[in-house]
Amino acid sequence: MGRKRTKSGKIRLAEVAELAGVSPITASRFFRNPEALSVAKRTRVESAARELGYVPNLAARALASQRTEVIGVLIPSLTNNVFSDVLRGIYDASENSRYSIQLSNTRYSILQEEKLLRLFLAQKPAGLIVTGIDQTTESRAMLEAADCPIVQIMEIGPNPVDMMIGFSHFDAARAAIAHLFAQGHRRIGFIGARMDPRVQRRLDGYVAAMKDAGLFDQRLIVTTATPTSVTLGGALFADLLAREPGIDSVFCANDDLALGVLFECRRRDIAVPEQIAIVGFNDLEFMASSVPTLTSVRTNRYEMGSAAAAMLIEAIEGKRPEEPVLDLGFTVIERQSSQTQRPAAGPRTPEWAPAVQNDSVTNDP
Amino acid sequence: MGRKRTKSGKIRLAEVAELAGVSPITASRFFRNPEALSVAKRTRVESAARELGYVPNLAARALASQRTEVIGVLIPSLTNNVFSDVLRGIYDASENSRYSIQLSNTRYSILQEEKLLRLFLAQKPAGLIVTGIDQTTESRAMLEAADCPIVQIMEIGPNPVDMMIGFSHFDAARAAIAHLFAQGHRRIGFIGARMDPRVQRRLDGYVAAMKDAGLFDQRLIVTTATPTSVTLGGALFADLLAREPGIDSVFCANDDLALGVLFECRRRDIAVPEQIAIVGFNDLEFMASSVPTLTSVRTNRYEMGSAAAAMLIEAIEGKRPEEPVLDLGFTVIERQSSQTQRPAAGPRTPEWAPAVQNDSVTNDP
DNA sequence: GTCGTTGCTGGTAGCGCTGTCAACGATCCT
DNA sequence: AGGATCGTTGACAGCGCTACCAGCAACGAC
Repeated sequence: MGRKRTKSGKIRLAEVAELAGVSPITASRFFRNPEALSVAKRTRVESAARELGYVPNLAARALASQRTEVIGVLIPSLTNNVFSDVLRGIYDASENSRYSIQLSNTRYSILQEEKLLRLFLAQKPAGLIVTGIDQTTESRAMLEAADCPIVQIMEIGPNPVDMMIGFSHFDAARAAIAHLFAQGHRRIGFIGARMDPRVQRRLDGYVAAMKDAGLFDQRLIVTTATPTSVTLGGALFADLLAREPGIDSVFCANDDLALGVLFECRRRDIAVPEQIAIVGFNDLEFMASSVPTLTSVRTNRYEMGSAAAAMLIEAIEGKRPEEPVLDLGFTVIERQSSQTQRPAAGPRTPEWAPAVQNDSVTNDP
Repeated sequence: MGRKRTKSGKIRLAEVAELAGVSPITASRFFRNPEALSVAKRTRVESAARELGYVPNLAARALASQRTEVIGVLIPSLTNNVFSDVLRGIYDASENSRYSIQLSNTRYSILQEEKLLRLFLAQKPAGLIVTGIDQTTESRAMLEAADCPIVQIMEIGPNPVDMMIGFSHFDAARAAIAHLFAQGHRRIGFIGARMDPRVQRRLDGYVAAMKDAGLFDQRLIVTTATPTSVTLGGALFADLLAREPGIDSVFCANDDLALGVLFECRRRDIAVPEQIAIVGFNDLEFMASSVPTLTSVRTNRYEMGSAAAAMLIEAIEGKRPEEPVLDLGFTVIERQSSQTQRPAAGPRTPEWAPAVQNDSVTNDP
């Protein structure tokens, strides 16, 4: 065919328009807003585009329209299983849209986040997904000034920049502790790693629950800034045990730590749950098949990602959600690692007096 | 200041050039190839850019230069831990370059891969990272016709499209089996999930090793197309055991399966390694802290990603590597789950006759 | 019959940057 | 001294697309 082309052999919009017998601008409209065309031209352009194998040039589109079709995503870690689930949700939900995902890793640094945010915003993204609610003042200002929709994910809190999807880590931790209370546990240890804001809020939830029960003891808490791992779980548990041999259970800020604790118990011949109960957080897949199976707090990570992307895309296209804050909740999945032998039969007094060494203000139940 | 700007208030290259007292093209060169400028102009442009807070418009650059600074990455899964490590390597290595990563998930479908490849190539990426060596004929043709560097990752094989970084899954599996042989095991089961090409080649390695030893038996192999999980490991092992109660060890095509097998052994009170030895694949973090610790084949996933990105960027910038194929190797990490009590003391005959039911050609050791 | 109004279409004029090529002076070599 | 070479700089002309606005026909209201 004698149709003229760029030297690179690429098919341009002009070629499609020519073949369809319309003006380039009409062809352009076909790709952006087909409803605006008459049915006749629509089908003509469509078949011309298919025949030529036309693929729009996104750079030209971005330049001419002064906006991109890129959704920026800022997450703190690529290693953490939690974020791979979230990411999968984001990618799945954006897959059949016109938007592409631009991912960046803040490595749990809010300064790095600020830097990346500046970079992203300069390219005028169509939308932004950021992790958490703890941005720097500067970041916060940039986000508020941004002229694109923004979703904060992973947790919910007051004053959303725009939209927000997550759950309360505080409440989730509290619920986990309530479950341990219900199972008769009193001397509950806490182990946490990395101590990013969300882990910190889980700790806060634990502290609140323990204080409410008059069982708070600072010495039950072992944390580190080190990134989490199964091995670390074992090590932290060893530390906790060395300091407080009298604990009857451990709440782990995530499942890797919980698995590490389970292995450490096995190593020391500590019976789970008879001597020590274990509760994790996130409910990763392996929690259901370990021996004993491990209790955990299920979080809706995939949904968090997919809902965030879906909501963002809707907002980009002008259909803002009724309610900008979406609480995806959590569920305490009770498994063997925290089930005492005695069947739960309503509230009852523990069979042994908790060895409370509590020097803080509490409201006894 | 009375400097003219776009309505959006954005600073353009022209403004920077004006302030620096040079032509726009000189300013442009400053950002792409500073060495080409005289020191005087270089510093003038630099300070002008800083003063105005200039950020280049990538869309305009892409349109004018007919190429992008995007590295396309095609991976088969976002869930698999293996790929999150590879991805981390890729992102880390590209972080301080001018290139940005565009990620897409093929979901282990080579047809989906082909579709995505077409999409990517249409945008003229600066480079491409694709997973594996099993592309469709069409994909292969597109890759070969692409005018950008390409790295195939995760495994090595004959006929690289361009560059290649990985290791031999076949050899790695073979080495794992050799280790089990050395520990006195003979009746070695294989369990595998998903059965993507790389898992298939691990199976091939297992088969070759078993045949070489005259120990091959089809009934020792249990596989499924289902995606891998810890739970699945337990289930597959249960199947294997039901069919072949006489096995003395299991080689798992990945670590999740191995962990599942370990838990299933615990559930059934099977002593590991005394009754059943377990070997996994990839050496994920938890393998070193389970009880017993789990033997695995360590693969250099992070390095695979970072080396691929680094090599690709070098190639984009014209510095092609001497050797286009890089074998990152593997290491069998011998841990408790496969160590027999008797210390390894050179080659020795097994203490019991292997129940070989072998109908294939073999070369006995 | 005139004047909107609506629905569709096209022309013009860039978006901000870089490829290409030419020009220039300075330096080097024969 | 003349020419060649190098390093540095700038003018010009788009890259492929879309915003903006104008035009046109068809229709209905008054």
